[in-house]
Amino acid sequence: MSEQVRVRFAPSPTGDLHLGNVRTALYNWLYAKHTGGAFILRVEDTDKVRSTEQSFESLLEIMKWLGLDWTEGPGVGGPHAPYRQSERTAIYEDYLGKLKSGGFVYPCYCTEEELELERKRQLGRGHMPKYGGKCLKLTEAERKQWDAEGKTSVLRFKVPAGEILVRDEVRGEVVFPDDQLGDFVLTRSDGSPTYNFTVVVDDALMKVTHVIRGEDHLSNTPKQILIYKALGFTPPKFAHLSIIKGADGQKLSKRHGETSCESYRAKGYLPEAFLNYLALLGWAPKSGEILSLKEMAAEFDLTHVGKSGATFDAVKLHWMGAQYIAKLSLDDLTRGVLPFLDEAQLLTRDKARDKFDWLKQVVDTVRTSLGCYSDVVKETFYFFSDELSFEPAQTEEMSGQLKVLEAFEKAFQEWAGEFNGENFMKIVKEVGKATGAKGKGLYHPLRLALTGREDGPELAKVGPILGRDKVVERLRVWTKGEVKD
RNA sequence: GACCCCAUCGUCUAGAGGCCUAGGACACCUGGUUUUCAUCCAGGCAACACGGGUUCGAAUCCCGUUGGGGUCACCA
Repeated sequence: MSEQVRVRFAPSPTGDLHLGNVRTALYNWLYAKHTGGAFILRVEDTDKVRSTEQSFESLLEIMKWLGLDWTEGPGVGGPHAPYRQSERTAIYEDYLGKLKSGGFVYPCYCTEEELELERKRQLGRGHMPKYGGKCLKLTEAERKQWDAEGKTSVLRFKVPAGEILVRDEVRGEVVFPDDQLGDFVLTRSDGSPTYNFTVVVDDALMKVTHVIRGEDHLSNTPKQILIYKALGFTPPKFAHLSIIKGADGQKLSKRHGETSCESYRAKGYLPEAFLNYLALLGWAPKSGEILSLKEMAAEFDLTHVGKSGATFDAVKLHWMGAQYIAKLSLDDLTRGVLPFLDEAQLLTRDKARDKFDWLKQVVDTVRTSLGCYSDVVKETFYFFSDELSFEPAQTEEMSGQLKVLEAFEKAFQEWAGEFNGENFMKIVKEVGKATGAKGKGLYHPLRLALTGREDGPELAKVGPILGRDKVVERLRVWTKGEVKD
C-alpha cells in the first residue's frame, strides 16, 4: 500500500472563500505535504447561475496569498486536466452514458410543485422527506408520450435497497439506514450534471485517495458511494471535518460578521498567522501552538483531528497575529502597515517615504499591540492627527489638573536642549517635584493631553516622536481652555 | 419532524482504562518590573453535561437521558 496520497480542495466559485473552507483547504494541503502526496485544486462551477468568473479569479488569488500552492489545478495544469468542472461536461456525458446503459437511472417528469407537495406531506407525517419513486413506475410508452409533449425531465439515480456504511477517518464507521435515501437527481432538466455526480466522477478520475471535507457533506456520502459502485470505481477514504461555529454556537455565517478569508486579508492579518490559528480549530500539535506551515505539515495527522465543532475566536486570532507581527523586522512591519495608514488618510505613501525613519519610531512604539496591520490606525492615530476627542469624565479630570498641565506646558516650552526620551523624563520628574503630583496623577493628565487615550506606549517615547512643539501645543489646548471635541 | 454527528475550564484543546489532585493556550484576576501605559516575568480563578452499567479501577468502554450541531434542493 505505498500508493501516493492524492487529496483535493474543491470549492465552488460562488462568493468569497469562507473561513471553514480555508481550514479544509489547509488540512488537505497539510496532509498532502505530510505524506508527500499531491494537492489538487478543482473548481466546482457546475452551478451556472451562482458561479462567477470574478469569484474564480479571487479564489486563485486568495489561495496564493495563503501560500497553499497546488500541484495540480488551474494555472498549473496536470495529468487530469481540465480542473474546472464547467470544462469537463463531455466527461460527465460519457459516464452518464455508462449509468444509463447499466440501468442505474431513469427520467423523472415531476414538477417542482409536485415535489414540494410531497415533501410537505412527508414532513407533516414526521418523516424525512425523500422522493417516492413515482416516475420509476412509468412505462416506456408513457415516457415517449411525455417526451413528445415536450415535458422536461431530470435523470434520477435508482437507489438500491440496503444500508450504506461510510468508513470515515475521523468519525469511524457511520451507518445510514436503508430507507432514508430517495432516488436523487443526477442531471437537471437542462441536462447539466449535479454535484453528487460530478464530484464522484472527478474524484475517481483524478485518483483522489482521501476526500477531506466539511461535515456538511457527510450526509451526501452515501449517495456518492452508490455512484462509485455503479460506475465500478473504488471509493476513496473519507474524512469529514467538524463545522466551525460562530459565538452563538451556530454554523459560522454572514450574520456572525467577518467570515470570509478576504476580510481578514483586508484587515492585514499575516497569512501564516491566520492559517496557524485556523489549524488549531480541531487539531492540536504536540510541539506547541505556534508553528510554521512546514512544521505543521511535519506533524499533521488525520487521526488526531477532533470530532467536535470549534467556535471561532477572534480574540485568540488577534493574539496569534501579534505573535507573528512580533517576529517581523521593524522595516518590514513599517512597510506592511503603510497602505493602511494611507487608506485611513493619516499618512500618504509619498510622505511616508520622506519620513520613513520617523514612521519607524511610531510603529515601534505600538508593535506589541498589533494583531494585524490595520490595528496600526487606531493605535497610532494621535501621531498623525490633532483631532483628539475626549469623554466628559476626561475633560472634567483635566480641568481638575490644570496646575499640573500648566507646569508641563511651561517646562516643555522653556526647554532648549535636545528633546529626547531621557530629557523628556527629566522634565516630567521636575514637574512632579514642583507640583507634588506623582504616579498616575502626574502621568495620566499628560498622557490624555498628548494622546487622547487612557493607555498607549511609554510617554518617554511618545513625547520625542511628537516633538516639543506639538507637545506644547497639545498642552496649550487645555491651559488656554480651548477644548475641542 | 426524520436521519446523522458531537459533548473536558468562558473559548481552542491535551487525554487511546491506572501516569489525572485532569495538563497547555487565549481571555480574565493578582503580584513583580515600570512614578503613567504596554511589554515582560511570576502566580491565580476555572472543566470531565446527567444517569445507569462493564471493570479491582473510567474523563477514557457500553447503554440511556439531556443538550448542541449538521443534513434533508433540478446548491455545492
